[in-house]
Amino acid sequence: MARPYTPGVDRAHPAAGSAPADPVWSSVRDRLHASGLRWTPQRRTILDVLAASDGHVTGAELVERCRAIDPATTPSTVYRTLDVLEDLGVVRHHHGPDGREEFHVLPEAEHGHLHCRVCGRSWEVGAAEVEPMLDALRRHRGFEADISHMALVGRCADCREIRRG
Amino acid sequence: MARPYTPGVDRAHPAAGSAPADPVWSSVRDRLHASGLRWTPQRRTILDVLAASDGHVTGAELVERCRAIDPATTPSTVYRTLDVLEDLGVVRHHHGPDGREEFHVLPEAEHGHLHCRVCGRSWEVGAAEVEPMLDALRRHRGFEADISHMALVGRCADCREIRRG
DNA sequence: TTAAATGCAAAGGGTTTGCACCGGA
DNA sequence: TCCGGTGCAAACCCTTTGCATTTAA
Repeated sequence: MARPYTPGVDRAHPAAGSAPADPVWSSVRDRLHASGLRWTPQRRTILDVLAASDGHVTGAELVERCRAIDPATTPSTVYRTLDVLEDLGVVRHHHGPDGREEFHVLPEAEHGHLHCRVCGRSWEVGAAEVEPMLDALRRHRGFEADISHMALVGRCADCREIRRG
Repeated sequence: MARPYTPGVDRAHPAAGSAPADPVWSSVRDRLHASGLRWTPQRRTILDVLAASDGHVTGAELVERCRAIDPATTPSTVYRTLDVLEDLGVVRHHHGPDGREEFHVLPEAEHGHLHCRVCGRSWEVGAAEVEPMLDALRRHRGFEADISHMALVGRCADCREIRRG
């Protein structure tokens, strides 16, 4: 049952946005300041890593990758910063198939996730693709689902193919 | 950020099925035997609790509730049994909004879950309600999503109303 | 009889917390 | 200067594992 799993995403539609020229964090710094909070080297490291991770990392991984840049990084700082960033609306998290928190910087477009139970790969799903369902939930129940937190587990095309073959 | 949360479900359509007359576990016992596995008092307790929990409990809660019946219950037995039951297809788990495993006995009809981020309540969503989306995912990507593992987080009708008011 | 299941106790992994010190603004 | 952040270390919680013992079949 212990299924090997590492986050990371095969972007559904490759060149969706491409990296912005200006540093990801410049606006974040401003937002922090606007809230009376501070811009620190540690926070910069964390944001750099988040941005470089194609936006998908578990908390533990984030700690590890930050350590690669700054060996002095500590978990508490990372997790506390993630809390702050989430409050600011800069990042979001959902729970991977193994239940661990998985973070991503808020993308241009909101998206959910598909996780293949068999091969462990994952994909993004655009809002458009799930909008009909979200709409139905909204209409029938008044429930406003949060796409960014959505993670569907199942079997991907390849793995379904293999079992079939 | 630490959000108070206790699983438990407001069934969407109240009297959907009503409890079966025969003990939930009689067929399970047979299935265990059929696989060369054993029917034990502990397993019976666990199944009774699962069935009495409206089918939704975290692992930790299950342990606790089993202890109420049999104080000698140990976590290892509970978790190991859950693994077995999941392999047998008797129970399923998904991850609640806080990432903990949440188990339910496989219902007559597969269903997913809605969790309100604000009030913490949750609801079941029938397959029908999400079928259009699943269908779209299947067609566009070949991805077969597992409804039983689906848990959408968002804001329920009541809580949206409050914020609005 | 004998493999499966249990109980115990300890480890494990990710995440959180308390507290003294540090350092952006 | 001063409050927000950091680092450390320990605590926490849920879950898993190893191993000797029990027990269903």
